[in-house]
Amino acid sequence: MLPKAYDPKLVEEKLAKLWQDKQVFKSKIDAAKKPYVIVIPPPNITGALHIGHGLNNTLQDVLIRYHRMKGESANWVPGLDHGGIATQNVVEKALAKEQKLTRHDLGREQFVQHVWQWYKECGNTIYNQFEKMGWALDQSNIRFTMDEKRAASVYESFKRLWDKKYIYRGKRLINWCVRCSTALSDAEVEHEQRAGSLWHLRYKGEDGGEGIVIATTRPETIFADVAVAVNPKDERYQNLLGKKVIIPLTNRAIPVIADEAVELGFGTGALKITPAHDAVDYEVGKRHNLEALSVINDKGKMINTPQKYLGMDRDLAKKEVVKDLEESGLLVKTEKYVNAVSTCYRCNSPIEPFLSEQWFVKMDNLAANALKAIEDNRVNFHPERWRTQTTNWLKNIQDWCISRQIWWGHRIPVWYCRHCSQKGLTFIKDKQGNEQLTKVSFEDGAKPIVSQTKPVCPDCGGNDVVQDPDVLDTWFSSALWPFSVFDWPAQTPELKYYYPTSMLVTGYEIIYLWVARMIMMGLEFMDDVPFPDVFLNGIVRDKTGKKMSKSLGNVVDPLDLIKKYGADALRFSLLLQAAPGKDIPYGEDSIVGPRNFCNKIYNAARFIQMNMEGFDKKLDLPKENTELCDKWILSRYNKAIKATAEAIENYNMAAAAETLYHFLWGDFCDWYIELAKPRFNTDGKEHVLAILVQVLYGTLKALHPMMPFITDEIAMSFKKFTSENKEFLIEETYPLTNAAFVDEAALKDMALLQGIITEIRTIRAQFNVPPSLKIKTLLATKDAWEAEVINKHQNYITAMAKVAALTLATEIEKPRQAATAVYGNTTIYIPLEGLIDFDKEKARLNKELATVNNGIANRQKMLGNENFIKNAPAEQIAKAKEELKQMELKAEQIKTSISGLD
RNA sequence: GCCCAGUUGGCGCAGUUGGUAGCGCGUUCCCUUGACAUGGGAAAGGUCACAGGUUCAAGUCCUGUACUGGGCACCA
Repeated sequence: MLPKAYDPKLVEEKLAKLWQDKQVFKSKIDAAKKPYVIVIPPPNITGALHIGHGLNNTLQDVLIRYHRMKGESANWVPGLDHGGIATQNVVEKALAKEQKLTRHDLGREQFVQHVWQWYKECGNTIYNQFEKMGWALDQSNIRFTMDEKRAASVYESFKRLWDKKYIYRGKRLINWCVRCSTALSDAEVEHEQRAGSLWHLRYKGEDGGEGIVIATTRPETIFADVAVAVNPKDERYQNLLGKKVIIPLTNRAIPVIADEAVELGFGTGALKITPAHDAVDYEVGKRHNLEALSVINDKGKMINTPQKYLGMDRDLAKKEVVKDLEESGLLVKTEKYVNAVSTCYRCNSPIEPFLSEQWFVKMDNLAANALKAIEDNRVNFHPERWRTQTTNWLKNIQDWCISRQIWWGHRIPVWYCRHCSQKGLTFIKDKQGNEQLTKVSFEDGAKPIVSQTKPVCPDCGGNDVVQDPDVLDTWFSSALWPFSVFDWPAQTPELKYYYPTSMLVTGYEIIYLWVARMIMMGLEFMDDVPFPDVFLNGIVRDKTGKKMSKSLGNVVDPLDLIKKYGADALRFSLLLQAAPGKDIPYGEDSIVGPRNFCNKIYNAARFIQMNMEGFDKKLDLPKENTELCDKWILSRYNKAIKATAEAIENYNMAAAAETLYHFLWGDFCDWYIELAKPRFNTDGKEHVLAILVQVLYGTLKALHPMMPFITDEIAMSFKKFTSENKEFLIEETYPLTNAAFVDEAALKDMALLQGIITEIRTIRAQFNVPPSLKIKTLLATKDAWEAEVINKHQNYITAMAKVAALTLATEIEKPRQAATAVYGNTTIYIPLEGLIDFDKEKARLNKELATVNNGIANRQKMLGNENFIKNAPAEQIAKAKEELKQMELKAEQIKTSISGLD
């Protein structure tokens, strides 16, 4: 005998292994089949996967398994991302904690080796999670953004962009993260409101006059000021234009200039211009041909300042400068102020606008092509609203800063001859005593040689060349992912067959970082969009709607949940909440219902098998069905399957999951199995078993993309009763719906019986009639159809409502001491001698009468409105008339019942 | 400042083309009936944020307001 409760642990472990061993997830090129391809958003190797990955990949898995069962050649391409800065940060942290070492202690080469080691461990953790989640990823064929073939893709794309002059090196004010010590692209910068101060500082006139008062949030940068700007229309300062003022705490004089960028109403109307440390100021500086002075270096330390502040951290310097300003009497006022701070998306520390030479990709042409593709509907977004978000971003795009001053990543494939580029190269000795190229300046004469491997200098023929120290933005390799996974630039059969992919499933938070760039690169290198559809999923938040984060301590670990509830339950809990485009508030209580659902399925299957002892032959679906509930369940089944498939194709996984949940639990278990029980003792046993088996099996198939483990496990034990010859459900065909099985009359008849049964149960509950007590019930109806249906299926009512004796007639005089209910045109009397409480019954009936009267008044009002008669569609009018008739009848019956109580 | 989304029973959410509302959890009551107490049966609970408008009819369409969340923007 099987255990009473379903235990997912053994089943899931067994199947996960079996699926991999038998390579059921392997995709084969098959010219006869339509390819269905999804490339996984490769998780960063920064640690174990979180619940957000759980959602994103489960959605993909549903689509992959569904399309595979639809007969397509489904290929879900697995892979991992090296995750540049994020990974380097994680590894550095671990290194510091475990060995008290910095990356500089190891040196570049050793550090990179160390990260490769980390990749092996972390990668295995992630692969293990892929398996535990039941994702149909072919583990034998995993890509990594840093492996050899992907490196070839990166080089090729760099080279082509370079040859087209799309890649260039330029000196710009870029986003610099002091903590990560690297440049970032605009897309990697986040903005948040932070409380700070606005300091009003007096810059005295060079002539000894009062000068001007400026307002700033960054007093530590005054030493880099090169001007004070005012709006040209500002009448207050006309007399100062062209004059010079002295920077406080120094004796350097700077001019007062006029520029439109200065807003009249803000602060004092005077703005200090610091081109090297502020983006607006940089533009103003360019317009006025001003020098850009730097006073903060790449480590966030002060440089080029008065002696006192040299080497200070920027935050300390701010405090010190404010203090000194106060003492000097030049601090006029300190205002509380909330300003927008740019922060690093990886470490959340404030971004420093920093003037430096970096590598960029020219974006105008790339973006224009992507924009056109999206506007031409060659790429579609689900939900649709992300389309305009993306096109707006593309329209306002800035060139992409692709160089990162970190060690982990694809090294920029550019080399310099130490001889010919001498002046542009800066070397320092690292801790190991090796000379390392740290800075490259094209302005100072460095000459690039683009090459994947160490080249010979084309100018002098020498081979004393060094590679650019920077690595590429991790998103650069990600942007190539939809074709690099098929080994582009090699023209592989896979590339031909699987590109463009069918669908991208990802979170909306990386549309700009990733999705838009894949579209650009796909168009550029493959001359086609990488995918026609983008399915954006929401963020999994905690139960109160907050973003999950380690520091808040509100993260839920998928592995914990799997251990406790099983992977199927975890998957289903996410899918049930995955309404299109919605964030998901997730707590442990989300998974309890799905876990119970697994148990319900398991027990339904167990029950059916208990009644199949002795059977070992195929039980095909009966062609002829005369029994109402058989016709009914087949109708419900076909409708449910159809609705599920439609929901999946509309990316509404919540609707798909809910449909099957209610069909299986409600229709199948609560009604059909219950009605089947008495039939096990009759000649109809084989017939009903066949329907039970076939409907259950079909539902398992439909459910398989969402809950792969339990469905496969149960299906295996039913296989011998079916004509299926495949070992696993994923290899079988998604259940076909057959409209011929949808019998509207059966649905209508069954609804009547269910309604009457529910009314009887309600009365039983109301008067606390114990289930063990079978009661007498009288039904009266003048409706010929109702009478016929009831008469024919009295056994449904007696079984489901625990009725002992059922009397049916066109008219029945209300028995004494009976409770009454009305369903349709049928009046239900239940004699409850000694059990009935007249006041309670009267109150109940009055309440019901009120509801019906309300409905009557409503319909009368509608039908009395001549505009309604004139404008409403005929079917609506007929519906209202019919409802009115029914309700009036019902009201009469209830009134009769009430008067009978007196 | 601009743009987008949301505001539906205690909580979390659905609601397709307009025909007066559903689900899960929770709550209350009854039930260990021979698949399942991770269960069965039943009940209570909502003027669909607010104000206008269109319409015979609005949770559903339009306008405005408020609040919440998100994105974008050079406000020092």
